Amino acid sequence: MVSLRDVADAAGVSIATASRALGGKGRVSEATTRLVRETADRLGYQVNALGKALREGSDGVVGIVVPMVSNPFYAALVHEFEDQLSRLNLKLLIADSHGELDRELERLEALAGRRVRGIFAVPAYFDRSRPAISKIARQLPLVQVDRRVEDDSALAFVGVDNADGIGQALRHVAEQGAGTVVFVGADDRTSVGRERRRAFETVVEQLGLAAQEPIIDRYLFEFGLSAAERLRDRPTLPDAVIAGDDLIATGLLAGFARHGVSVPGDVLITGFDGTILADICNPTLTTVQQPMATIAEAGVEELLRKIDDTGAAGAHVRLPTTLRRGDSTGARVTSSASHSAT
Amino acid sequence: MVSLRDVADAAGVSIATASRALGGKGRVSEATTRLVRETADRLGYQVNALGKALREGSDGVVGIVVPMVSNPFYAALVHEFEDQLSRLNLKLLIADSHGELDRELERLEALAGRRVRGIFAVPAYFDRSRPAISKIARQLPLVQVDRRVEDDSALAFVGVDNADGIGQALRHVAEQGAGTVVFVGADDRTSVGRERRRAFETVVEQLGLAAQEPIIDRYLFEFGLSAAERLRDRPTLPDAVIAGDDLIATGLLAGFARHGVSVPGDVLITGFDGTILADICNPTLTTVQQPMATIAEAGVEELLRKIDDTGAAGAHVRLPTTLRRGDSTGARVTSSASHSAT
DNA sequence: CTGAAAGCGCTTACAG
DNA sequence: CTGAAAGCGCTTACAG
Repeated sequence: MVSLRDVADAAGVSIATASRALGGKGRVSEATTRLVRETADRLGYQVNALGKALREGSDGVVGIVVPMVSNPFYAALVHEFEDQLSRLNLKLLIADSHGELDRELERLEALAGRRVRGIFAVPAYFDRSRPAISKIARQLPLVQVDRRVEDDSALAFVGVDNADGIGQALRHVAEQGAGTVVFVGADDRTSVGRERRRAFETVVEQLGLAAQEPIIDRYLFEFGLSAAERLRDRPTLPDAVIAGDDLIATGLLAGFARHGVSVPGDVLITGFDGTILADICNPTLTTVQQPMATIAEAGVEELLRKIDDTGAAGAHVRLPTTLRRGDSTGARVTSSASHSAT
Repeated sequence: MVSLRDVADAAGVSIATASRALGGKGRVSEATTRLVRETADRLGYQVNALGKALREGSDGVVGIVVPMVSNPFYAALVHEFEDQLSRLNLKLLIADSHGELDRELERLEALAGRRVRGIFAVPAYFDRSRPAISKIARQLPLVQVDRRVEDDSALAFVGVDNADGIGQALRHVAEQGAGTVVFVGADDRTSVGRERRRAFETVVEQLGLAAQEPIIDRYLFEFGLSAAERLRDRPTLPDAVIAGDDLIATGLLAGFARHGVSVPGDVLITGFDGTILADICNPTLTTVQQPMATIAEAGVEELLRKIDDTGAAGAHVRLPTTLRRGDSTGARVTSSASHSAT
């Protein structure tokens, strides 16, 4: 490929002048500038970002490590981050940890090794990810997103107020007349799993609701599907189920549909995240909406702050969620006549 | 950060020996190797990928430009690519063109500028993306994925046999008893839009089906929603609607549900892609399944071939689709008694 | 305004 | 087996 050397030679100037003319920095006569730029265009020159980065210490790349891009929530989040960063002329290097510890460490090190300007990370584990996250954070600017690790007061974090989100969902179903509720969510391996689960217990108590034994596993559609079955097999169905995320909620919806349990006729369901899935399922899903764009905005802002001032303390940003109403918590009348004749 | 220089100094060897010891290349005594490695570990040395890349001409990064990561199909595809590439120790730099021409060019140039080893691109336009794609393909290995540009015999391409996929969907609904069908898909701006639309016309003729006026726009859930309305307003509903992708299909499903049109009771629906959405909607969606993992595999293989042999001709790989049956084309009996009493 | 030179961090012939 | 040196492509003090 054509290098700066080629352009300089073709234009008959030094490589230093060529660099300055192209970069628009330093004093260069208008004539030379024009000449160099024309030559560069003619030769199809494109600056080698690698050389530039080596010289400058870093290129305009930022990394993000998510547990699973194919989860619609992370897909949407990555999309928003890409969008925010592109405005700052920054590129996004994306890595997928598959929610696995060793893969996560490997990805983080790869990113650090290429001296990205900073890293956004959604930790795979609340406890076991801590060493890796801390180690990398010591090397370069890092902001935790959505999930965090334990004892992270020194680390930056941007996410939502999960406790309040679960509270919104619970208060909503209570208003809809639910008295007995159940939590179907993820385990304690992630901060988000913990926070939502604990919040459920706390708020249930506050509101004086009755809670059935929770069903706990991972954030997967398939889990929701099987959870619906287990719920159906119980002596009595709860009035409402609060799902840990939209994937589980839509799984529950699909599972109930297969077994002739009507939603919201027989049971109400709420999700969490506010992904496109909530519109696609039938009935549409009432869900706790995360402000994806705002999360990305705040995340980028935090990272920029860390980049500017390496010693900056790690701020913890908790954004508010909003309840997005769907039909899954509609009036408790049967919508599908075939299941329970009115 | 600690550099190779630091490690060499601390170990009391030359930088060349340190490099060889760490890289495992060239003859180095076992003792020195151990010494250097221990020193590197102790100092927390991590090779600077930038310096290495500059020296070697490229680092292990491959780029991918998709129209929209948040589309579940592309999210899944990106996930598969990341997976395939990670086995080869390659990283994935992801860029989002938003389906816009200038953004696409900008992203492609950014990727080329940082001398990625190669690029996977899903062109935004069939015709207008051609100059950009061709230009970049002249600079480095490029493989078109899912969509292609016109006159691309010199460019590599990996995607599915869209014509056959639409054929599978049409034959299926015909078997289910559909006589009148309609296509609700995307416009001709993308190759995929063209191929699926044309195939629909061809196969309808072959099978002797009657086709209503198609409804054409973009691959969006919202479009499916509004298309359902337009369909309902027609004097007669078709027996089946063949959607251009899962997003449109689930939009149609949601739209019909809102207006009390029963699927598959009143009309059958098929999607295209085989995303997670097909399981999430209710009824579940019959869709033309794309072999995502195989596409990624074949794509990587093509790119590797191009990397090895720059002059290699651009192979066009068309993978087969399979019909994934859901309830949206189930027996044409009414599933929901409230809509049309049996 | 312009050029020669140094140096970012690394790897790999080239000598020894 | 090991080291000195060149060079990947670039930018930026430093002179002039």
